[in-house]
Formats: sequence, structure tokens, C-alpha cells
Amino acid sequence: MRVSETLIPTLREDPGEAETVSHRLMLRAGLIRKVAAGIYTYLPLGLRVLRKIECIVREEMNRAGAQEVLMPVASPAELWRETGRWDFYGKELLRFKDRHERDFCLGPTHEEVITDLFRREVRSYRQMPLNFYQIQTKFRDEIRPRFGLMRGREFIMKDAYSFDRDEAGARLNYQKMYDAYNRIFARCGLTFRPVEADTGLIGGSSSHEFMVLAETGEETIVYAEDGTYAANVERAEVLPPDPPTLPASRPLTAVSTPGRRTVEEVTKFLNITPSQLVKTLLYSTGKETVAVLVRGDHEVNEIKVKRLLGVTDIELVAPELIPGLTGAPVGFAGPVGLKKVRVLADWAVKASANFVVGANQADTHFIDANWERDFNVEQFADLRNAQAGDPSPRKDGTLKTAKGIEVGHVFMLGTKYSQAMKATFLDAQGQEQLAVMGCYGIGVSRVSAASVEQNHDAKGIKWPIPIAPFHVTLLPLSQSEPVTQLAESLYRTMEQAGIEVLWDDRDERAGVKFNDADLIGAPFHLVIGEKGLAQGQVELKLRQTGETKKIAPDQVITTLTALLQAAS
RNA sequence: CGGGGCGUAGCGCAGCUCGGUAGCGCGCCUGGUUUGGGACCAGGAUGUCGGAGGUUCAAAUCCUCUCGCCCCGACCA
Repeated sequence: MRVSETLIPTLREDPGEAETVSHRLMLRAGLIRKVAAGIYTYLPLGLRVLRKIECIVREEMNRAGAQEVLMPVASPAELWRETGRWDFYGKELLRFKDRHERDFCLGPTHEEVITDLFRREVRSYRQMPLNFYQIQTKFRDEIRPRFGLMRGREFIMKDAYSFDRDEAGARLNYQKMYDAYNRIFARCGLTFRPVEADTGLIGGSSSHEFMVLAETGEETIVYAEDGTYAANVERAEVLPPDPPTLPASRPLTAVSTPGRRTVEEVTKFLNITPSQLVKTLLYSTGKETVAVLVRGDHEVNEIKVKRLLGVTDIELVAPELIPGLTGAPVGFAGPVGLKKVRVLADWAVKASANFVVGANQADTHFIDANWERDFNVEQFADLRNAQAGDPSPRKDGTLKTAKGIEVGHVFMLGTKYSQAMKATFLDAQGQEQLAVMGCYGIGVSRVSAASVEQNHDAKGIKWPIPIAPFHVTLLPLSQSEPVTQLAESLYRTMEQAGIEVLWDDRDERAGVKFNDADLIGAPFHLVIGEKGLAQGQVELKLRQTGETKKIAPDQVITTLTALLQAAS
């Protein structure tokens, strides 16, 4: 492809709207342009990257026995009402009415549509197992789209849905998808890690997320440094500590802590460490208020709290309601003498003694508080986020933390949807059975952004070969006859050899071409200059390492072919 | 939805405090010189100053409303 005939609007300066590396570079390299918040047009270069990823996804999905379909973007409300998600899904579901005033939505995911297909078309266990996938545009009206393609409202997703006769079959399909995902992300050249993920209140036996490891990731994962355990921090269990021998309790004493509200302020003021303090967070479930106690150096894991309470939603009590519950301003809540509120506490609290808590009185804390003696705890449980340094729940070492970008997830659905939508089949005994389902997603457009997060330098993108928009950028540095002629003939022979070339045939200065080539980030740059040509040589640069070598023009094809093959 | 910020030429920004009819850099167009890491000279084009209303002799600038975008938080199959 010729640069002169392609829209590649590179930007010399950083666009003001972008902060994140991938967002900035994808705009600057002319891959994408914003149409509205979280909604982008893919320009030729961006689309080529997407197609490469899609191609890898297709190959591996097909290989894993899934079959491709394409479902509609718009779906009727009736289907969503059947599963209750029309009401449940909330504002993320973009709804509209057609000319007949019928309710529709833009599909954020397609369990309903595919389950409807299954129940209409599949009767017998003989037709199963089935696994359908599609690569399609999804729309989720995110509360806050951000970071370019990382969290858009409209994005490209590969979603797959499996239907099995039983639990065991579903587990097999799950495993196949898990393996396929590992191959897909490896082939995309990503450094990633599958981690155990929260299954939410949907239940189900297992769920794994595939995390691309990157500083800018929105998710926190924990993993055993020398072991195999890895999980999203939302999910990671924290083992109850071995019961320590608690020191003798000292008498509960109120101390004045004027204006000290936060853990940091209080511990600094009292000259103690955060682990010697127990913080009290008040949550509302909508029906009742509960107090959750965790150590000052720990964070409440709201998912764990929800699960323990068996509710779908909890919310920190609004600051203005706190005084009504504790009798004290915000920042001085504590469990001692707290009325009308269930008290839950993390295991770590049980392993503590003589700690500091709020006194439910303005500018006052208690020191040397002890559970049971000074207040009742209804239940101790695992209620906090795992942290670096915690022992792995698999007992395979100590946990470390990392940031990740979720690019895929595999999920055992069980019969949630088949039950709601009566998706049944007849088994060998002629009995009606519910299909056991799984669903499997890959954020295709997010993969491209994640790759940029992982592969870039100050100059621009460094695409891994398998998903690069082009293998080679061809850079003739002058408009002279011999240079142009060689460029043209190399361009042809490379194309014939199946090497994807972007030919920078613009009449631009060398510096401009070099900078654009670095920005766009094809893995190989082939430079034809007057000087080198006089010695019968062209220059091959590897974008990944910056390494360059001089080769004869007639070696170009063999050299590149070898390099490309080595990578695949 | 709460907090913060920003909308001025294609892009990045100044001008707004203190009202007087819009500017800089890059890019773009023309001509010339240049040509291995974002050239130089000369000439040129480009703006509903996000939108609406108001105050005023006069509004990018002041006031009111509104729309959009970015960041932080809440939320997130």
C-alpha cells in the first residue's frame, strides 16, 4: 500500500484529549479518530490491525470447534425481558424504540439472542455440544468511557456461547476455550496471564479473566510469585491468619484526636502503625446498615461483603447520614456501642488486640479496644482485598500484585439463561433437559490498545509481527531515479512474496519519513538512500530493537521471509 | 451522578483578570532553494471564538442558560 494513496493522518503533537499511551499513539499514528465519547472510526491502519487480530481469533476458535455466526446489533426488548435483564442491566443498555414504538436495545452481549436461537433450532442431545461465536460490534453505554479503545462505548468483541448436555461437557468446552484463549493471546504477541475471576452473583463454578500485564491496567491482580495461583483482586481469597496468641488486653481508653479522621491522620497523631487501627465502614444494602471492620492497612472488598450478605448491591452510607447512625461526625465511627447495626469483621481483626477504633464521638478515638470484650462481632469472615505479602490461598508462596488489562474472559454460565428462556433438549432417555451454557469473550479492539500499551517507546508503536498493520515500511529517501526504481521493484517483489509493505512514496524529507515510520511501528523498516545504494546496499531496521543491518537489494526477500517465518 | 478542568484555524495553544471587533507555532496551498532523523526563503488561504439568550455604543472577554469533551471518584456483563 502506498502512503500517498492512503489516509494515514499522523500527528506531530500529542492530541490534548489523550492521556494514556495507547490512546495517544493510536491517535498520533493515524489508526483511529474519535466520533463521540467512547466511539471511534478505525482508519485504514487501525482496521488492518483489527483484521489481523480477528483472523487469529477466527483460526483458533474454529480450531477449538466453535462455529461462526453473526447476530444482529439491535435486539428486541422481549428477549431481554425474559431473562429480567431489561430491567436489571440498567443504563448501560442503550435502548430505543422503532417506528412502531417497540422497544429495542443495542446488544451489549448476546446471551439472550443466542439462547433464543438454540431453543428454536436444537431439539436433541445428538445435535450437541455446540459452540457459537461471532466477531461483532458491541455497544455498552459506559458511565465513563476512557482511554481511547481501552474502554469505549462501542467496541469490537468476539463472543462465544457453548451449549452442552451436562456439567461435564460444559467443563470440557470451558477448558477448550481456556486453551484457545491462551493460544490466541500468545499469537497476538502479548504478555498476559489468566487469572481466577469473580463469578458475581450469577454463581457458576468458574471464571477466568485473561489479563494483559501493563502498568496502566484498570484491574489489579495478585499472584503467587513462585507458584501458579493468580487471581483478580476482586476474587482472591485471603486465608484466615493462624490464630495468634493475643497479648493481654489493656483497659479500653478514650483519647482525644481533634480533627483526625483518616487512618493516616489518626495513626500519625497517635504514633501507631495503620495495622494497629481498625476502621469501621458503614454500608447500606438498601434494607439495613452493616458495619464492616477491617484493619487500617487493609481495604474492604465489597464483592466479598455482598456475597456474605447475599445481596446484589451495597453502598457506603452517605456522609450526611453517618452522624445519625454513630452520633459522631464522619471519621469517628467505631464498633463500640454501635446500635441497630450488624457488625461484620475481617479475619485480621480477630487476630488483633488492643487496637484503635473510632469512639462514635466527635474528635475521640478509643485505644486498646478488643473484640468481644468491648463490642460484639456477628461474624468474622474474609472481607478484605488480598495484598502483596499475603500468603497465597493455594499455599504456594507469597502474593505479589500487578496491574492488568482484561482482554478476555471465560465463564461457566450453567443454566441461568437456558432456565430463564426454557432452552431445552431431549436427552437419550427422551427427557427434557436444560442446556448447560458457557460464554467466552475477547475484546478485539481492546487487544489492539493493550498491545500498544505493552509495545511502544518514546518514538511510537512497536507492533508485534502477527498483528502489525504491515510487516515492512519501505522508505526511499530521495526522489532520484535509481532510488525510486529500486523502491518500486522491491515493493512489487515483496508484495508478490506475500510480505505486507507500506511504501512511503511521499516526497518528504528523510526525517519526516523516519519519524512517521517509527510512530506507525511496522516491525521492519527498509531504507533506500543514495549513499547506501551507491554501495549496492539498502538498510533494514528492526523496530523492536532498533538494530539495523545493511543488505543487498536482492537479499531483501530472503532476509525478510526468514525473519517473518522465525516469528510465526 | 458528585468533584475538578477545558471548548478560540486541521493540530497544539495564547488572548479573557482590565470589553474596542482575533493571534502564535506546527500543518495546509503557490514559487524557489534544499534532501539520511520532524529544512529554509518569499508569498498565501483558513475562524458561526462550542451553541442560545442577555448586558453594552461595542462581547472571545461580563452575566444566565445549554451542549460537548477530558481527568478523578462512584458504577461496570
